[in-house]
Amino acid sequence: MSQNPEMREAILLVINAIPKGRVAAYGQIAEMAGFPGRARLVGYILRNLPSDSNLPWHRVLNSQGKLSLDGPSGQEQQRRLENDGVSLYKGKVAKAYFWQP
DNA sequence: CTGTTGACGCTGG
DNA sequence: ACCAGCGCCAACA
Repeated sequence: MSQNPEMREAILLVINAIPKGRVAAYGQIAEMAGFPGRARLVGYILRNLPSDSNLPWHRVLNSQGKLSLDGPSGQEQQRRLENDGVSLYKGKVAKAYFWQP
C-alpha cells in the first residue's frame, strides 16, 4: 500500500457518493475526483481495495455499462447491483442508470 | 534509471 | 454490434 494518499482519498470519496440504484464509469469518477482522463487510476485503486472496506465498489462499471470483472467477483458484483435495483440486460446496464449529479 | 502492467476510454474499420 | 490499436500514467519489478 504505497499509493499516493491524496489521489486515493479523492477517488474513494467520489465512489462513496454514488447513490444506491445508480452506477458510474471509471472515467466519470476520475473526472469528478479531479483527474480527467485517468480512468485506469480508479481501476488501480479499486484493485487494491482492502476487504474491510465499506465502499460501494460494485457501482463502478466501464463506460460501456459492462462489468470489468470476470468470474466469482463479477457474479458478486452483479448480485450487489441487483440488490440495488440495477439490472443487467445482455450483460450491460442501461445508460439511464448512470449517475448524473 | 528503463521496461512492463493494467477494475479504462476513444476512435476507426 | 464487435474488435484491434492507440493514448493515458501511477505503481511495480
